[in-house]
Amino acid sequence: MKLITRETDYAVRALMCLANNQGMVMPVEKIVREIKLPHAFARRLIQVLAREGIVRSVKGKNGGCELAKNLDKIKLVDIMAIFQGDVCLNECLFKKNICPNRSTCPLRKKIRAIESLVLKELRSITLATLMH
Amino acid sequence: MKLITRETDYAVRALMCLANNQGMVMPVEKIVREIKLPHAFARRLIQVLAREGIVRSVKGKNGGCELAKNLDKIKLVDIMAIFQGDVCLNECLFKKNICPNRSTCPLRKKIRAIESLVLKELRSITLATLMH
DNA sequence: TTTAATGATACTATAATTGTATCATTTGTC
DNA sequence: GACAAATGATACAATTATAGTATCATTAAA
Repeated sequence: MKLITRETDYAVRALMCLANNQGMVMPVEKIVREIKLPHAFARRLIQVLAREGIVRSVKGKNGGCELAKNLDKIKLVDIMAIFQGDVCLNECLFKKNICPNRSTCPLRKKIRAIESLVLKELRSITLATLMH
Repeated sequence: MKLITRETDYAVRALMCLANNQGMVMPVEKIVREIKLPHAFARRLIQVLAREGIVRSVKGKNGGCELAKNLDKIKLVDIMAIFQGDVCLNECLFKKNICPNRSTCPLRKKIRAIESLVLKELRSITLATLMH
């Protein structure tokens, strides 16, 4: 059971790497050298972050990317949303024809409560807190 | 992202069904009629619960199964462990060659803290609390 | 013009989850 | 004893999610 997937994990590490080099435009090539992860995978991942406005990218020679926002404006929960969809711990219960009494289901209520807790914690984590 | 899989979900519902009929030995056939889920899947699922000592099964005609323990002794977290393995929200970070500084990784630390929270909540949920 | 970068996107591989099927065994009942 | 109705064990198949690769187009500095 994973709260964050490897894609999110990698993305966060890449962002931390950029945070360590603020002011510089860093090519993916360099990021890959600093944090160990598959090159092609990193490429795609950074492209997504760029599309989502988390990083700003510069094309062409001497190009690369840099953080597009302040460290405290980049939330873990947003990165998770990009790569894993919304944090929703009880999605399976929403599928049709499974739960005959969805609105009153006690199991679902409990999971929901836990979900709220987790979300509250996740929302407090930003790149800034991760860089301490 | 799922905290509990459908298998766990089904299992819990089946157990709640048994809880509603305590004292009776219920065949899987009957459980399936009460809660909507695939018959063959239910069969296997109950077999696992029997093997794990959560339910007691009776073979032969008029056989079936019943809860093997008190409602407050059957914990959600144990059912999860049976079908999903231990609750561990940061397993992906433990894979080799991903994190160069595993012991100090701030992301992992945060996830760990959330994991503790979730575990604490999960441990408090038993069949008894689910039946209110 | 060349080179080093990103953009877009399609594809493959692997693993986990979900679901099915079959044959053997047990036990109550006629 | 034969039959019927149940579980036990277990192998298999289908589907979905995750992880990872590859390719071609575009951009911009040197």
